[in-house]
Amino acid sequence: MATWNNAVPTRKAMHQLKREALLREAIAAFNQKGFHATSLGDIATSLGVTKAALYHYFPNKHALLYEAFAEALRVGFEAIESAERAGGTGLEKLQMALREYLEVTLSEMSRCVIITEEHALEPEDRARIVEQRDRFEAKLRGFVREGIDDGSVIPCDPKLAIFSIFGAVNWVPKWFSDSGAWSNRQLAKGMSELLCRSIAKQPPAAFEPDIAKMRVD
Amino acid sequence: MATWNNAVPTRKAMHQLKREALLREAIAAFNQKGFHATSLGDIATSLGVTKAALYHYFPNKHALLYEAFAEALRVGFEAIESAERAGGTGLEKLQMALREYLEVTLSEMSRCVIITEEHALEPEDRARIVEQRDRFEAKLRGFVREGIDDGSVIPCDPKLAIFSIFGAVNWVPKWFSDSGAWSNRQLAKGMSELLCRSIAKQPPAAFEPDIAKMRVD
Amino acid sequence: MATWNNAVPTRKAMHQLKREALLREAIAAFNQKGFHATSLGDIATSLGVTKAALYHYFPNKHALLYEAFAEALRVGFEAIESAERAGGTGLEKLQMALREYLEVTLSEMSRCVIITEEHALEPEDRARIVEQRDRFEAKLRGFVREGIDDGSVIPCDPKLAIFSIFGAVNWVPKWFSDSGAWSNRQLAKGMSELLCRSIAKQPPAAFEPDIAKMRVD
Amino acid sequence: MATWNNAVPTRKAMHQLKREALLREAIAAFNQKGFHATSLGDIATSLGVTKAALYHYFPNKHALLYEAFAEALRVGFEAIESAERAGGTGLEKLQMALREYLEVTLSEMSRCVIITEEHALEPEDRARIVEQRDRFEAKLRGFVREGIDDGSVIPCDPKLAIFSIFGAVNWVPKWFSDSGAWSNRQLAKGMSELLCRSIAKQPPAAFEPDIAKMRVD
DNA sequence: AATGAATGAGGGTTCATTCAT
DNA sequence: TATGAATGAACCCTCATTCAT
Repeated sequence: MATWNNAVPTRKAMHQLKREALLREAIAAFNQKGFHATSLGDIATSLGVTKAALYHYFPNKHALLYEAFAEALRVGFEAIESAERAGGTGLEKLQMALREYLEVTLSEMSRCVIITEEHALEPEDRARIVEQRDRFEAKLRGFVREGIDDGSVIPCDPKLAIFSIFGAVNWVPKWFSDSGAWSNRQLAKGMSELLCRSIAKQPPAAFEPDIAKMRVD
Repeated sequence: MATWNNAVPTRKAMHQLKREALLREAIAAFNQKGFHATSLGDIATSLGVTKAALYHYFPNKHALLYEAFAEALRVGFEAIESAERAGGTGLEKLQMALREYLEVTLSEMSRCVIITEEHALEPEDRARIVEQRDRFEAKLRGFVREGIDDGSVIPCDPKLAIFSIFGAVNWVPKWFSDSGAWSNRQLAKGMSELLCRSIAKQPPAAFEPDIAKMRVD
Repeated sequence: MATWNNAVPTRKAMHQLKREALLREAIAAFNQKGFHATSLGDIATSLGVTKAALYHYFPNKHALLYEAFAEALRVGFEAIESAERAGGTGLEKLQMALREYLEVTLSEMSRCVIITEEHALEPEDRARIVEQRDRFEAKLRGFVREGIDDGSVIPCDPKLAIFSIFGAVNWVPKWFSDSGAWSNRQLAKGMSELLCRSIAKQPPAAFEPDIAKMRVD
Repeated sequence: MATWNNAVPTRKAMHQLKREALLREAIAAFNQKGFHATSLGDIATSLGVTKAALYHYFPNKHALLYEAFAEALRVGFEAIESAERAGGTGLEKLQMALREYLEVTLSEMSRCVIITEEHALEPEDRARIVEQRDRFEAKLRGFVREGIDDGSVIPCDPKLAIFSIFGAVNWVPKWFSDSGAWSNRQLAKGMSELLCRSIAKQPPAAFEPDIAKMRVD
């Protein structure tokens, strides 16, 4: 079954690689310019191919957006599971989930963030995504509520808290850059700490050295 | 010079009124769907006129976006001046500025938060807006720095703090609704408190009754 | 209400005129080359305007096809009513209906024939058209059945008879030309006679002078 | 030279078989949806192969259409020769030719009637096909003229007669189905009788039992 | 012989913008 | 002031065709 001693990637592998490169490129563009302002022509040119070539990997432009959302949510749910496995107070879980979500999301793969622009999805896709995203948000609100109960979080409206956090997180791709002063890991750590502090019952007296001295480009 | 006993608005006044209605409608649409996804036809239809009619009030679509940004920044600078006039610690100034910005910005007359989508601006407009926005952000970071110096804010990177806050603030129009459980005043108060708590040296032990009991629809 | 002494057509009238010209052009092209082989660009060029201009008169290409069908069927039903009003044997009614249908359909308005290519219709439009066309065919078969009963038509399968006639009729636009040797009236008369003769119990011993001497270009 | 005891078809034979299957599939699709509405992808999928595979058997899409026409005309000329060999009055020859043409053409092996859509042919192919088709029609008109002379056909314009008949014949694939109530033989017989009756000097007083009782699905 | 990849041309449609009325 | 008509550019998508494997 192995040809060329497996030195050459199979066609299937090639296909997968290209598909991923395309998706990354698309996500980056969507994040930067928005879905409607991004033309397939732009993406294709960036990849050095023709518009038509893209259709080998995705049935249409909306499918790219859908995959982007799906990917982000997949990461989100994994982050939540990690946090649940790790245990701790509600606040600790929340912080850990945020941290992992940000870290993966901003990793070199650049799988980015966008939970923005769901209005651009096709009705069916949208229904699926919204359903998942609602579940995702509900989980996070659950952590907040847990925290209120176990005393790690001050009384507040979980919805407001999560909306605020979501806004901050979704805003990251607008300013974060791989080449900036921070790595994705540093940012994920610092930011999750910062965000959680807003609702922590006993907020740390100071940030860890890392974040206290951080400088965004 | 006065005709009809001034019972009828002058042509100039009428023009101004329509212009404002148009701008509000545009801002609402941009906030909801984004600049590129909003067509002039959509806006015109909402206003009960024709696309062509809009050109009596704005030279082109980008001008609408420009005005929206300019308006938001105008409100922003006013909020900062208010805060400076009021005085207090760095943290107090920051909180007050955020509060006023949110309150005005979400008032029925001019729901406009968007500092998003600057990429959609024409190069010249963009330069002007970016310059202002940078000054705006710098002012806010200044408050943070002041706070660190006067002990009201814990040591942290002002850039990171302001980016987080900005994200949360810009996200508001995605979920805030006039008809929701909160008024714009309530939200402005609650959210500014919440956001500032993330960097406060001595965060309040509890939120004021208002926000502790708030429920977002 | 009348301006310029009604010497200039109103905008509405202009609109209607252009719309009709467009529809005629489209029908002609569809008849000649088929729906899919006809591009809106072709039609627009023929009319001396841009593709985009067409969208002032029809929402999309399929709408043109739909209108063409609808128009043809409208003519068909009118022809049937005429025939029913005129009365006579089943055969006479059939012949009269065919004659009128052909005559109007090939008139200078060139509203042509196409009952072909219904597969190109959008599902909804198609359902509506097929329903009507079925009723139309049923009416014609009804005439055949009447004829069999009243002795004007020899026993035969009405479906087969009508299918044959339909084929002959729908074929006409492929070869008929305004500039040919026959007028639309002559053709309508001759052809309806010829077609009905195939199922007439007592077919005329000879065609009227007209058709006996007809010469197609 | 014979391997496997000739139990396996030679490569050449395989090629030929596939080529024929492809042509049949193409003709069926063209008949159903028209040339332009049929994509090579459709055909390939029906055959369970890829678009690219088709190019092993035909140089391009137009060649498929050309072959379809050529095939139909070949059948047509054979039908005419049969009729001429059989002899009889002009009417009898015409009827026989039509009958054979329909019968072969609708047999399962090569359902192909299309003399429609010649506009879709490449200029050169078209010239060849049109030339042949004109000769074919001329032959049929010749039978009509013979019939007028020998008294089997009433005086009429042969062109009109043949056009009518052609239309009816070309329409058949739109409604005929293998699974319907009639076999291709029955239909060929019934329809040729029906069509010829329209110009017969002494039309049969009744159709043969077959056609009188025929019921199209 | 057959495939997947890629292309270039073209088609339908949208939209910001201009203009005569 | 407001409208309908018209345009040209851009965009998404399809498809016949070619090519390396």
